[in-house]
Amino acid sequence: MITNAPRGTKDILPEQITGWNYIEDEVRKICAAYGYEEIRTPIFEHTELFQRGIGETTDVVSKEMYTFTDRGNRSITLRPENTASAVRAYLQNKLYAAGNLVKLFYIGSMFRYDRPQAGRLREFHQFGVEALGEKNPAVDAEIILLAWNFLKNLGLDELELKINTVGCPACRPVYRQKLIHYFSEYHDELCGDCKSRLEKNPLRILDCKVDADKDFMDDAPKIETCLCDECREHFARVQELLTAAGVEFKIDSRLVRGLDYYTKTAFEIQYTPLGAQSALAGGGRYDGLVEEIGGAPTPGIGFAAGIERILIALEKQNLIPAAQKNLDAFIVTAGREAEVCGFKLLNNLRKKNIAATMDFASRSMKAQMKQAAKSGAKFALIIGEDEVNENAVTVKNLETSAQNKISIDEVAAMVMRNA
RNA sequence: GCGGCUCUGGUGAAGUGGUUAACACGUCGGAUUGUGGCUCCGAUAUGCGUGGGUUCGAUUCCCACGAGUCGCCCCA
Repeated sequence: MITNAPRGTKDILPEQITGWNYIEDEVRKICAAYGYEEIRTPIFEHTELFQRGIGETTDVVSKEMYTFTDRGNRSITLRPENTASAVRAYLQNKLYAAGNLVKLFYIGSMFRYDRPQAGRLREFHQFGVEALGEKNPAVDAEIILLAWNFLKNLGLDELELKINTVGCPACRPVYRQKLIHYFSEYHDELCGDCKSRLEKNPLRILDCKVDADKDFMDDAPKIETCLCDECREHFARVQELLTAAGVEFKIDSRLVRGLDYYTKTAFEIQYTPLGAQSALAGGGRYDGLVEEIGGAPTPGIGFAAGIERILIALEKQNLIPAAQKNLDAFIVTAGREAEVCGFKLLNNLRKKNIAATMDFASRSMKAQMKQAAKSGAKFALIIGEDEVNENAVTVKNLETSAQNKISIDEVAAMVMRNA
């Protein structure tokens, strides 16, 4: 059926666009305040970028990418997220040359072949932020604060900030081994998914919902016990700074990110009323990613937020500003000559940036007046036979119903005075 | 990718194994011919997600597929 858009995609209709513009405006506002600059990267990249950056074994890469071979026999993938692209652009354009810390933000479509659900689409939109080139935990705190305040500024309640640390290449493997060792003892009690996660990514067992309530979960080794000094201090500092900024957070030792590039700080902001797809924003530090993609070792941190999900949350709380109709004038004509006259007037008004429109179906005057009323225009500018002969226009104020006839040359000035 | 539920016009929906598929909103037109928001009148689904099957006959029963939704998974 060609009248249906592909599964998992959605049109953004005129009546919905105010919400989108509202969010995008807020994004640009807060990013300006925090000193992040906008970047736009291609919608598609070499497949390898994501395989290397996100990790081959992740669900995103192994089963959710839109990958195809182009006519030049290249393997191309529609971006499933924007961090890898941003890092690629950072390297390719040598943005690091400008200074130590490069701060970027983006807004755009991402693509993931998932089963569609409320708050989960195949083409969806994210706003995200990346800070490249600084390992200081203050940047972690800044990024988390940006995400948090962004959502708070929108007026959202029931937000929950969760943070965790996932260690670094020095300490995570130790923790990993510990987990494998621990969970192996309970192998038979693990759910099917977790059995396979045991070898591949044992950290993910921690946030498994199926096994969440089983007894052995409570005694699973905590990452704190394995953290190296650097990671421990880093995490402590992030907490200190967040507390200083007056933001409440929960440490969730089961919070694990699904993308391989994360190190140290991981965080997520949830909006619980959303149900299964409750994560509004999530991100963390990725100190190994730049190197993985082929640059010099460079620390980085960022997050992404799902715009559709934010919109759902805003709708729930009735926080989307109402659309504004700002039509100044609706031209009503009677007769062929008047229509020409009206069209000419229409054009002149628009040249002066007056929002004006008229009926193009040559309908009855009554029908045109009805339309004028519905359009929300301030004035109906009526042109009939008499007006044509007198070079005049009858101006009717649609709110007060007052009307008077004035010269056609004075109409623009009159409308502008009252707009 | 797995499981549950749902699928009637522009919208909200009622309904039945068989002659015109209620009702409401919306839209369009009209109520003596140059004027709106109220009221009144009229029109508005050749069609009941798609494709098969059962049946003399299906929108109503069955199957498959599709889409939506909820949960799982994943994540934003």
